[in-house]
Amino acid sequence: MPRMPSSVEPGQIRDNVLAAALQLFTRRGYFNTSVPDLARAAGVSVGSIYHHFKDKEDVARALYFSLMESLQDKLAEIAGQHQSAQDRCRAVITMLFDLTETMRDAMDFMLYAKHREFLPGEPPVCSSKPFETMRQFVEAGMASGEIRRMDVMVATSSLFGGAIRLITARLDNVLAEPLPDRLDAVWECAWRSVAA
Amino acid sequence: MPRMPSSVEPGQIRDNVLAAALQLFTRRGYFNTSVPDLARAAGVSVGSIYHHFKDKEDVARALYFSLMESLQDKLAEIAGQHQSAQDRCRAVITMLFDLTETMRDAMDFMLYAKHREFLPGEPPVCSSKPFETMRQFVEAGMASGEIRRMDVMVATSSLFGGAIRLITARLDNVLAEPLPDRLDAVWECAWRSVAA
DNA sequence: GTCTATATCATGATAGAC
DNA sequence: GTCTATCATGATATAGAC
Repeated sequence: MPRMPSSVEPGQIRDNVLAAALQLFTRRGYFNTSVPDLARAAGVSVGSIYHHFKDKEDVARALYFSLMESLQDKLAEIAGQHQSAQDRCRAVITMLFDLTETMRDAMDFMLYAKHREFLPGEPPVCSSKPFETMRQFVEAGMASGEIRRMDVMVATSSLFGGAIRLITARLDNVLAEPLPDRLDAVWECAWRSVAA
Repeated sequence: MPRMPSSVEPGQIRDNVLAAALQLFTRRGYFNTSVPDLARAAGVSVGSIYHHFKDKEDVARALYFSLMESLQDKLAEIAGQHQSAQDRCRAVITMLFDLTETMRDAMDFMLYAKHREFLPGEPPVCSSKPFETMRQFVEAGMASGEIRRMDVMVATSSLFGGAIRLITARLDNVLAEPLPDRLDAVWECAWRSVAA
């Protein structure tokens, strides 16, 4: 049989597979995506995928870590640019809203996928590094007196829960308008809920 | 081969299968649960399941509708017992918290499952009847002046988003204490976020 | 209506040529 | 390192006895 050489640059294969996985896993779901599906979408062969990744689960894990890391980078940047809890938390919601519009699949995979079902052993999203950082923003705000004293989980859930709910509504196409259009209204609610 | 008669009452089979599905779908996930798994857990045969349900997806759909209906009943009861938006919405959160503690699997399946992946064609949870009712509570509160005027989706997300976030944290075992212990704190945040 | 046994099919993963 | 071809497994769904 004639060999069908890949049109993909060698070093790019990993990234191509991850990009294809992001699309397919979010649109069809992890279990509705086969490895041949992945190979076709990435423009590479099945064998190549298994050369670069241990198995299908390993693709999902690499994707998960990659996205979480880039989210964590954005949060670190916010921590550097803003000092008050109020400014930091508003920047977080702004960033999440923008990210949802510009990288919808990434947001879907991070916030909305049931990782427990295909990444057993991974800690749940809400105990991941980014969520931990968001909690720290809130804790700092309590220490400085900006935020009322209360259980940290309650405060963090209240401050970001509304925005996250709206993001999932947007991902489900229930909300027609871009999220940034709702930023001011959402932020006013969010901050009122915990402000000192 | 000797026949292994079921120890299950004939009329009970449907309910047993649904109960088994609720457990297995939430604990292992829909795609990690096979029909033989379901049969074993329900104490019936594979053939019986296919006699009562069209296919595995049909089991999930029946379960989904059954749970949504019972949730909707509880919301209707709340609507009858309380008049003000404030009382109604607080009762909703109280009910959701109690339900999470007493029927953890049901809550997990309703709020946390990715139905789109195994029930294609079903509208997303946030456009289901119960969520619609919650939005109506909020709209009524705006009409009566209890809740500030704003986009209804924003208000509903803000009012219930914190509680829902905390529920998912609890379902992920990230929150150790029972949710009702946090009810007062959560409600204060929730109501402040939208109160007129 | 309920069961057991089985056909059919798709998937994850591997072998081995190049 | 990348490919094609194939294996082995396990799932869904059905057939047919009782």
